[in-house]
Amino acid sequence: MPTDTWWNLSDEKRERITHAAMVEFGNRGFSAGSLNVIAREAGIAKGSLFQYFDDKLDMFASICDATSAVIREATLTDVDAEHNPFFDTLRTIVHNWLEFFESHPVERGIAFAAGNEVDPEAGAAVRSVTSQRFAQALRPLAKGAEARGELRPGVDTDHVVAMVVLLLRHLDKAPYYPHIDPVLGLDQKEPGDVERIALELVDALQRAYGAP
Amino acid sequence: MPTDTWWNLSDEKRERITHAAMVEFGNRGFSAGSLNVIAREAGIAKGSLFQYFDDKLDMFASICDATSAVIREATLTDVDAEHNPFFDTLRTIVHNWLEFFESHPVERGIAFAAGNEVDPEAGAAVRSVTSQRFAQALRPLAKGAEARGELRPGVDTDHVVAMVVLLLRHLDKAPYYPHIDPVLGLDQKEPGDVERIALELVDALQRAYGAP
Amino acid sequence: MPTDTWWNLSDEKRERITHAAMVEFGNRGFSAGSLNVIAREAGIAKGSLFQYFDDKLDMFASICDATSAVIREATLTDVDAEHNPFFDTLRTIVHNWLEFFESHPVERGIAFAAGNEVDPEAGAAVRSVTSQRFAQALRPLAKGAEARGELRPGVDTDHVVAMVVLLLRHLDKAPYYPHIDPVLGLDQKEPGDVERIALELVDALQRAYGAP
Amino acid sequence: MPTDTWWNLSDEKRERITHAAMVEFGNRGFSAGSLNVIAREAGIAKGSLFQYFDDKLDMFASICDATSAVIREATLTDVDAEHNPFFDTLRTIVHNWLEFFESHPVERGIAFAAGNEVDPEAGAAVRSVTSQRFAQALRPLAKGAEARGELRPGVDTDHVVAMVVLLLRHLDKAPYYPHIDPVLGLDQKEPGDVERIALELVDALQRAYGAP
DNA sequence: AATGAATGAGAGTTCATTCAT
DNA sequence: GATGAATGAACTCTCATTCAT
Repeated sequence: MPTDTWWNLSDEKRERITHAAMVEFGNRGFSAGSLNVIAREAGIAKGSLFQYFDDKLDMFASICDATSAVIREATLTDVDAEHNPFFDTLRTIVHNWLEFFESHPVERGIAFAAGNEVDPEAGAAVRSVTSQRFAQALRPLAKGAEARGELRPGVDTDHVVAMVVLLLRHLDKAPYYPHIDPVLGLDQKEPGDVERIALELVDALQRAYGAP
Repeated sequence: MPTDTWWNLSDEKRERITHAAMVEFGNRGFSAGSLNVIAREAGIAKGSLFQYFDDKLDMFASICDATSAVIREATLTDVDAEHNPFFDTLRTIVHNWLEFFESHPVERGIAFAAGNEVDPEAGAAVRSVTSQRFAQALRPLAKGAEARGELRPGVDTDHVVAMVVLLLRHLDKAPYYPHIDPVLGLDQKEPGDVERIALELVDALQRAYGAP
Repeated sequence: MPTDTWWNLSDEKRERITHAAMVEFGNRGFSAGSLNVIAREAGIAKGSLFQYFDDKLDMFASICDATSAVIREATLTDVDAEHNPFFDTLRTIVHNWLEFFESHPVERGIAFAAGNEVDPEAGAAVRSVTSQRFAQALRPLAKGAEARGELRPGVDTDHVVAMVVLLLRHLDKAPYYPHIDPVLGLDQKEPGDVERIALELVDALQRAYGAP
Repeated sequence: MPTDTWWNLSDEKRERITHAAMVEFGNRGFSAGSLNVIAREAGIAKGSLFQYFDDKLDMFASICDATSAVIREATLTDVDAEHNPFFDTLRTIVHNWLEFFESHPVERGIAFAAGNEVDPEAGAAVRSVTSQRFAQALRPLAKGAEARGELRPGVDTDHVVAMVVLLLRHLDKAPYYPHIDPVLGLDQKEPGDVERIALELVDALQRAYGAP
């Protein structure tokens, strides 16, 4: 966890550091990401980083945590889930999700780095926070759908949520990194085509889990 | 590509080195994996590694390539796709897949490392080979299903394949690495439960894409 | 260029490192010179060298640059070129030159290493600075001689300077390294004899380029 | 010295190896030159090199020795020194010299590598042979000139030879490697201009040492 | 609170040389 | 005589972290 000193920094400085860290970790991942580079790009002394964070992993985890909060805020709130059918809400979320990552390359990098970190300790530390966050936001939506009879009887809502998370995770990576998706080739498609395909996948989810 | 020297090695030595590399890369990924460790564990001189591979990436890519070939062989062949309904074949594949990774922890690590490498060059190099391999094996199956009228009319077979790949990729990671799947919690389930859940997900795919 | 850190070091430390580097590069040249040795001899950690210089070449170039400045200062200034005939000034310079290198074995090594580096990049980087320095110092002297009518009419002053540079370069190597000069055998002569011969060569230059 | 095995090789093979070595040493010098590269380029096994030469230095020295013999043959013979005035012979030699190095880039590289090697052992070993060779070829010419009364009385013929060697050594480097000659800028001149300048320098030598 | 110099372990890679085949 | 696999030391360079100022 960041130190008190971190939170006492001016907003400008904190954001400068955060941005430098996001870019570096986003480009090179946790293991290969360099604190030297982050300090240089942020224009602060290398030693200062250790005034703000316990160590490199603490820094990475904090950055990922904050970023995933931003992502959830931008994509999963304001969907008015209570007054819309579940699968329509899902379409809105997918739309938001694609739009957000299309216009936020830095966050895109962090999402990639956090989701793909191989180092066991770092990967677990990061994912324990970020993945939970999306699951927790989506679960009530599925529960609501079930309560409103929008789901096929007997379906486990967790399955629905799991598939949605799987789909979203795919959609923030596949269009931007080569060879992630060798079948649909999302990395060579225009944003509009990506969205069309994504919505068709939601259609499929609806056929699979929606009430007949 | 490995050198001639590599292929001239005795089988025993080549497998010793391969195993050491798979363990190290599987545990720590490409970027953090150490050639020092590999050489030490394999019981050879560090310099010898460079008699076999051009560089670290060449080594990693070769290992991943060979491993993915093994995986495909073990899971996607002998499914007798022509004489069985597509979604039944799919169930067989999922079964094979889970069984293979349950009993092959080393290959499991490499699959994880290959799929999750963050370094752009390394990630692309590895995935361009491994991902294609599974996609190419699955595509004809979906085409056959379409030809036999087992798919819902109008469905794009590529979508089916993409979802299957997504599902398989999930199933070789989620049961073994924490926090990959925060919804279903596959990492805390017995193999039998994992298979049951996985097969239910195939059911869902069938509802989504199978002929009504 | 050296970093700020380099210039912030204490004089003692900076000179300790500089000396170690001069000795090592002087003895073994740039390519074969070892940063390990330099760090060890200077009594600092290997990694610290990279706090001071971008890389090995930067270190070598900086050392050579500084050394050539010292050499020029010690040999080409205070010759009162304006109040003395050009070829007398030349004799003074040759005298200074021989005296300097006779009493500065470390600088002698660097001059040798800088002038003889074979690596294209390193050689060019170093010589582009050091050679220019002496040429620029000598050119005005020749121009002055021409203006005062001390040169043979029609002589290109650049030719004079070129021959002087050639001669000086020879005089800082030939007496100290075997087989450089197989004709005059300067490496087996006493300093006094070397100077006598060198001054005779200046006499020859005067016959060649001086006013009749 | 090369082994008997070396001389028993077929001419074709021996020349293939020699050429590969000349290119490599010429491009990267002795220290940085790689036997790996030489063996690969020559198309022979790395270990075979040690059947032909004691070690790397022996190989380098042998190559340089042979090359300097070729150079002498091409430039210093057939000048008919006995029937021509000395300084005219010198002009012929300079012409041959420039022509040879202009048309023999590989030999040019070796001449550079041999003349500039910094490693004390290697440099001495190489230069002890090559430099002597030119000096010995030139000395009788100067002696003849002296005997014929073409030299200024009292001139030490060794001085003349030394200056000629100095000049020739300059002329095989300066036009091809940057920053060797910062005054005349020979590396940016056309061959014709280089020759013109070189002959003017011979004129100067004649004024300096020729009979009045 | 901020600095930035210092560290030493470790990284990947290259190398000349040896020697059993 | 030729091979080419094996070696281990050496290379330059990067790194996260510490700590005195």
